[in-house]
Amino acid sequence: MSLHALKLAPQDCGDCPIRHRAVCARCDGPELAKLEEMKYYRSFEAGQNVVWSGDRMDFVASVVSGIASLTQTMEDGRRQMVGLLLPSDFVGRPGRTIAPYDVTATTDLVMCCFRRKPFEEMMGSTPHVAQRLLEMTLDELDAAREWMLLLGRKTAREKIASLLSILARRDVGLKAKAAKGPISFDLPLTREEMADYLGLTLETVSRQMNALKRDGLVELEEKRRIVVPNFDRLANETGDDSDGGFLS
Amino acid sequence: MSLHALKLAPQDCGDCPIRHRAVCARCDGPELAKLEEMKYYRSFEAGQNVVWSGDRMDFVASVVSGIASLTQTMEDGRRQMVGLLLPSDFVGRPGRTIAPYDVTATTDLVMCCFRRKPFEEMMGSTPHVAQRLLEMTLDELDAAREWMLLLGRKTAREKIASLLSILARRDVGLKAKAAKGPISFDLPLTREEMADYLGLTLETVSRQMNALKRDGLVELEEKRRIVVPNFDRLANETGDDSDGGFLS
DNA sequence: CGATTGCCTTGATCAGGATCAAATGAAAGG
DNA sequence: CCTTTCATTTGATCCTGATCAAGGCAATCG
Repeated sequence: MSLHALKLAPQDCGDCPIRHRAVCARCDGPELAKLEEMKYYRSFEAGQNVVWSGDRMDFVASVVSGIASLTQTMEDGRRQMVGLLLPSDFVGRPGRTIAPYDVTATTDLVMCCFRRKPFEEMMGSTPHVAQRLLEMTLDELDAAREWMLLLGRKTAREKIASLLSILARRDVGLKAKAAKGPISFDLPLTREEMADYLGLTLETVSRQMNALKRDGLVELEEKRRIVVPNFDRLANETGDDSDGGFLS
Repeated sequence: MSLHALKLAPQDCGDCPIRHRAVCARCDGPELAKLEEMKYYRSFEAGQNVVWSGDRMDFVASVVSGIASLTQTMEDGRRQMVGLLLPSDFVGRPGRTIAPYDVTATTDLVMCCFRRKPFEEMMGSTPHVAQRLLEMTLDELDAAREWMLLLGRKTAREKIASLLSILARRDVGLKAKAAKGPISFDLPLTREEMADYLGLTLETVSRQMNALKRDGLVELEEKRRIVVPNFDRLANETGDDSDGGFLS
């Protein structure tokens, strides 16, 4: 089961320019009008910080384009990524003013923001939004739990294979898991970010990437350009059940 | 920051016999009456399975007493606990019929159940419940992310210290972190369950428990009876920030 | 009462990743 | 063009926690 790919499926608004519609269960109606009025955009460039853990955070937002990551850091510098936000994902929680982790733009990033207070009020009066948000949060919780299995029990090789599967599946169009041809995509993460995602060191990530390459499971043309010739064969290395997960 | 303890705080109904009030933002009103009519209880004894991953699950429930655990298992038997449910915690998700992980009674357990369909309908008409559920889910997500940091980056010793801190803090009454005296409590988990929680083997758990004992951070009188003479000293071993976390 | 079972401890050894260190390569800038 | 910088690779070594294997200790049961 993928960590993030599935989240997009139910409400993905495709080319719709108003990606924040993802927060609304229906892409029209009066609540959308209210959201329209409230929204404003913020852009960040790759590497830039959005908020620090402990900062006051007076807005909630959804990702329009690019990738953001949530990370937790220990005093001595050990770091663990705890969330990877793709377009249409949501950050920030109603009812909490202090950010519990760092939010960073991993690639160039555009977010669609709403000030928290009015957003909360709107939520109170429009049950659709609260319900949609609940759904999204439950999906994220499931993803987090899958991730916990990865962190706690998988080998380095399985971790890498899992991450690559997730990214490959996402790039191929979500449910087209029947896609039999080769899949190619650009890695949006550095080796270090991959390491933070997987609970490894960057050296181990590098070594295992090359091991997968040696074994013919992926091709690495340009360090960040990945080709997966046979998705199922890669998926076999993840340690996950073969079926690929199920929902609803 | 504790993983589970904090979840109880905002809505803990104390001695209230109707613990499932935790799902309702207000412990009265018409929605409670509806919940009252719908509820039914189920009991399990320690070790008994509640649902298997992949099973159809036609109910949602909240824990009345005892402890339940959520675990994920790989084909080869590697297991990772991904949730520990304490009284007033909620299981099951509206809109999903298939259980994504095993639910097991860790101790004797009583759950207050609601059939899923009517519960969902009720949720649609009573925004309070949806909102309360959203809050609880967000708390659980935060807990899961803290847990990810533990699994991905902490040493065995830090992991054990973290778990014991969580349990100690819970038993002492949640926010009474100023409790300066010794704290004592019964471990609700076997060494193996602790290992599954922490992403370790039971041998390592055993060794590190005894290491903490040797270092005077905990006393082990009866294998399952823990005394923490100085909570702050234990908390220093967790690798977490000293302050103990913050909310809202 | 001895035998069984479940849970925990302890010891010896091994190995998967971490760590430390250096080299490579590519892109950006002066 | 040379230098700098950043991401990545590669190598050598170390160490934490896993693995394999006994043994201890209560509680339960025949």
